[in-house]
Amino acid sequence: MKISHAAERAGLPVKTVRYYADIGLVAPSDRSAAGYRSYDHAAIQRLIFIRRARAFGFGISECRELLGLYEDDSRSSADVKAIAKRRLAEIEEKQKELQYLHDELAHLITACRGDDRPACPIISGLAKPA
Amino acid sequence: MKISHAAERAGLPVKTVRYYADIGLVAPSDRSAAGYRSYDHAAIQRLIFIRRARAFGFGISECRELLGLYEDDSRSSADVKAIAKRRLAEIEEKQKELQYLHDELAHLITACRGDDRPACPIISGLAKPA
DNA sequence: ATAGGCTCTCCAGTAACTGGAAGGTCAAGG
DNA sequence: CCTTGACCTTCCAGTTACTGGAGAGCCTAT
Repeated sequence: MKISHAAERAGLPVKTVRYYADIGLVAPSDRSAAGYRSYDHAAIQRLIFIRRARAFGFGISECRELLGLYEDDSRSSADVKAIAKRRLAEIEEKQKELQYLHDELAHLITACRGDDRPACPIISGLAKPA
Repeated sequence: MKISHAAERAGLPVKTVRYYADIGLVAPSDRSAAGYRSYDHAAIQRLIFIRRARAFGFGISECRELLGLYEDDSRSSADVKAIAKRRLAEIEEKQKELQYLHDELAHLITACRGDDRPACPIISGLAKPA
């Protein structure tokens, strides 16, 4: 299967698939005589796996780690769980930050009359030292 | 005030202050004979403003826009409010995404026994096509 | 034969810095 | 006066995960 077909199956842009090949994340299963990348079923599975892991916010290096575990039939589920838990903790951290931001910004917006006068609590709120 | 002092006052790394000068976001108020950047009170206020705006997730170009409004004594608060509201909507969007991610990942983790056997719902969950 | 639609490689750019190298400046100490 | 060390300067490269484009090769159909 040529790259555009494989990319479509995996739900990824062609450029991205090529990029994954370049960085050695998912190598094509073969190359045609003309140098065209060729992807078999297993390679496409790997691409799908990566796409989903990326959607979960795993970075490329974490994907590499997970892909290794995915390919390794003798992996322990504990290894995977540890990585996933780390990620979950990061997500929760981000959620807290975002909540804080949301509340403070919403507060500023509420305090702002939004008319054509220059007085603006948002601006003065941002200018406060700490 | 020299750059390291100014950076400390503003709560930013020196490198970042220099970077902001390079991209024309916050210019130093002066240069010494030796070429050292010099920051006066107003310039430091601008740095603080930017730091806080960045912490709210405003991008550099939005910061530029806000800084323009900050400097403009005849701005309308409506302009600022519009930008802030846009940002708030983005934050809320991100919160939704993150919540979805969180739930799905948490679900996968709960389903995983986390022992030393290879069976792992996280891995198989990631390998699912769509 | 040529048109189109693929594919290839390589280069550059994105956002917002961060790190490092090579070198200039300045105040204090010996 | 010289040196040491802490600053400061510029410029270049790297980060993350791609994305866009140029220029060229390949393949199929009409």
